[in-house]
Amino acid sequence: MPEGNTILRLARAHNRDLAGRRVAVSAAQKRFAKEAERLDGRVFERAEARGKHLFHHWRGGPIVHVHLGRFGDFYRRDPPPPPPRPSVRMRLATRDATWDLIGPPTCEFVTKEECAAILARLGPDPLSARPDAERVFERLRRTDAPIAHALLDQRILSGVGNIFRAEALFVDGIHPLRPASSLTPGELGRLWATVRRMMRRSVAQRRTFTIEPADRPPGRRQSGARSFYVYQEEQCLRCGGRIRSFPLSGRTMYACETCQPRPSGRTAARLKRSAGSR
DNA sequence: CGATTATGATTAA
DNA sequence: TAATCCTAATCGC
Repeated sequence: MPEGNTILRLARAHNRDLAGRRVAVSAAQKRFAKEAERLDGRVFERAEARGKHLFHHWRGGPIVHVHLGRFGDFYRRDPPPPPPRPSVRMRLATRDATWDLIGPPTCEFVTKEECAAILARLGPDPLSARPDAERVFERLRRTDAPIAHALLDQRILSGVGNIFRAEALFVDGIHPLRPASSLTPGELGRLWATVRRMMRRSVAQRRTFTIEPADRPPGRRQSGARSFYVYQEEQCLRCGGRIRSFPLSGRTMYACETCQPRPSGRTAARLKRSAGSR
C-alpha cells in the first residue's frame, strides 16, 4: 500500500537493518528462487528509493528492482522470525532483523543500464533533496488532462498516488477536474509545496497521515484519530459537507465540492487572464 | 465460500 | 479501453 513516502521510509529502514551486512536471502515462491540463491550470503550495499520504485544494490553487482504495486508490502520481523508464508517472494534476514516481501508485481534483477532507464522515465520526485519544480510546472502547463489525473502521471512527477492527489488538492482548494493547464502559477507553486510538505511529513510518521497540525482537533493525539481530509471520508473536516467520490483515471477520487469549487466559465476566464498577465 | 475492495502500472488491441 | 499481474482483509450469503 505504497506511495513515495512509504517507499522512502522502507529504503531508510532497509539501510538501517541491512546496509553493509551479509544477508541470508531466500524465497518461498519458485519465481524468485534462483535469484535468491544467487544473492544468498552476499553483502547488501544500499537501498535507493525513487518515486514508487525501490532498488537494492548488492556487493558484486546485482541490482534488485522492486515495485510494490497496490498490494505489495514489506514486513519486518523481529528474531526469531516466523516461518515464511507461502506468499513470501523474497526474505532478507540478518541476526537482528528479517524483511519479508509480499505480493509485488515487480521484483527482478536489473542491469545498471536498465536501472538508469527506469529512473530516466520518472519525473522529479517531490521527496528528493532538490527536485526540479520548474520541470514539473512546465509539464503541467501543457497538460489538458484533469489535474487529479496529471498528479498520478509518474512521468510528470514521481511518487504521488491516490491518497496524496486527493489530499493535496483538498488542502489547496483545487477542484480535481480542472485541466492541469488552467492552474495559475500561484496555484502550481502552492500545490507543489503542499505535496512536498505532506509527503515529507508522512515519511517521518509511521503511517500515512495527511491532516496538518492546524487542522487537528486540540488535545491529545490518539491512534484512532482520523487520518485524511477527504480520502475515503464521508464528511468534510472543514465545512461539514458531504465528500463526493467518483472514478477518475481508473481510481476513486474524493473531493469536497464546497471547499474545492469548480470554477464557473467566468471565474475560469478571470483566472486565465490573471495567469497570462503576470 | 465467493464477491469486493485496496495507497499501481504495463501491455495488447 | 481492456486484460493482466500481485495479496489480504472484509462483507454478505
